[in-house]
Amino acid sequence: MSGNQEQYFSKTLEKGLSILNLFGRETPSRSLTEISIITGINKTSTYRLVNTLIQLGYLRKSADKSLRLGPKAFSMGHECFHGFDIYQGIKPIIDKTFFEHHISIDSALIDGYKLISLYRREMPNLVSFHLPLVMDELYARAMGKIVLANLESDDLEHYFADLAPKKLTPHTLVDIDEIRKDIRSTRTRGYSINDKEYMIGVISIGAPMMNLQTKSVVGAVSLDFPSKEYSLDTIEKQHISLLLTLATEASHLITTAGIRH
Amino acid sequence: MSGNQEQYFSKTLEKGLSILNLFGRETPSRSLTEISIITGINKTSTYRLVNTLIQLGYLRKSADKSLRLGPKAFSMGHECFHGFDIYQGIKPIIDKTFFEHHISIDSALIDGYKLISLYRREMPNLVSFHLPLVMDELYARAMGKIVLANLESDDLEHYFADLAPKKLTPHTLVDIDEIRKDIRSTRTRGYSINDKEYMIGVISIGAPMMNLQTKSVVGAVSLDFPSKEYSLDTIEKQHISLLLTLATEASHLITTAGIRH
DNA sequence: CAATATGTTACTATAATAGTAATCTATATA
DNA sequence: TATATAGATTACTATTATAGTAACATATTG
Repeated sequence: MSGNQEQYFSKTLEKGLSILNLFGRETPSRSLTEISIITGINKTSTYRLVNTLIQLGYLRKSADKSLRLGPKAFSMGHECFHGFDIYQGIKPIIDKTFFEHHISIDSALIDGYKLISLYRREMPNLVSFHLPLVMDELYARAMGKIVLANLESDDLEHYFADLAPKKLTPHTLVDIDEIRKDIRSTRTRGYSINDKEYMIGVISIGAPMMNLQTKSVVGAVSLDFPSKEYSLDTIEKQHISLLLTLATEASHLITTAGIRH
Repeated sequence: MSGNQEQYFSKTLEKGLSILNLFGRETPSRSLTEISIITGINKTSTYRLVNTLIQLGYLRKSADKSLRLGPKAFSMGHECFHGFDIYQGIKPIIDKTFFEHHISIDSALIDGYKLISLYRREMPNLVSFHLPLVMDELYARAMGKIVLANLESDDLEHYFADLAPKKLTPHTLVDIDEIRKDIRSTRTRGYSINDKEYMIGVISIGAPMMNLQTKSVVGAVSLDFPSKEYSLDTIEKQHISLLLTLATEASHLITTAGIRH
């Protein structure tokens, strides 16, 4: 087995983490068999790994044997979240812009074909605009669109392969060809526009967070406006340069940190 | 190896997770050797596990080879935090009390000899009272005191064994005997008092979150008051029953969920 | 240019895991 | 009440992954 690259990769750890990753807000509870089937790990090994996670406090078992996250997962989650230096780094950048311009700002990182909310500041005029922390529906969001527009064509095709768009508002694009067209114009435009496509009262513009060395997109920032007070026209005239400045700052942070997709 | 209990425990997974747990807000960056020494895992195995975590995106390596948390750790942290059902369960309980009584409320879970902030609501009058999310200094906090008061005597001794109290305010107890005495009276009293011992302008009272079946303490809740507006006397006369009600509700939640320490 | 510290790779004995299959346990069904 | 079914747990080994030693490589420092 000499020169084997896989010698320095632990499959067991990979499996254990993949099990832990099956738990989250949308699926707080799972059964052993379920885990075994989803991960493709055979039942005994699944049992061993789950049992380990239970003993360490990452999972816990109810009376009916269903599994849930344990306190240790909660505290580790805490630390992994707040110990992530990009989060700590983008906070002051967004705070500064927020206090200077009084605009709602959002930022997110790519994880697979989802966006993970990184840090956000909201103006009170954007009432009840509580976005999910893990975002699907990239096609209907400013941050999602600009990410899609900057993806490698292979990745983009893979995204479209099993896409089933939902009509979230009357303005949501659900026709695949229309979405493709929108992505193309987003790419040439350099920033994305979400005109009430995700939520009725909200217009957003988005720009990419790029790793400037690898030229790959790793996330996005967006500015969000209440459509009652702002027209898309005004926004494009007055706020694009601010958006792009913010995106550039964030990209520098990302690049220095060496985050890649 | 028949009948071996340890057959269904994965040491590799334990080690991998212990490495991931070395990263957090206080120590965002570590070296390979450092990790190997702290965990007691030999260098090659550490290398293998770290390499695995890097490939999976949980860690990343800077140009100078120092290691930091990666985007995958951030997103998993997100999910582990928000997918924790106790967090989701205590939110409405605390929110309700907060809106009805207009008092700052905090809750936390035990992790080792630290408290992990679970959920909190703050009144604007408690300005700049931004508590840490992971709390040491149990001896100087209302939630810490009531947890200590409910610990098994072995655990409590273990806590005192390497305790080096810091004088955080002029009122902080730093003499071990005084702290022991305070813990004893807290135990008989049934709730804890923190009279400007952690922060100058803040008085808090705390009650335990208990697993009512195992009779073990798993966390605490506290009510926090600005000392300018409230005297300890008033607080004890008017808010203790609210505190205890809240703690009971939280304890039921914990017990139903089967959280144990 | 040594000297030192740290990270990476090669090699193999040993210990851990994977996988099969049997057994147990709870719940539903006849 | 017995029986069927699904899911969880345990027993048992062949196989394979990991631990550990030690050599090698690559900065970093004086």
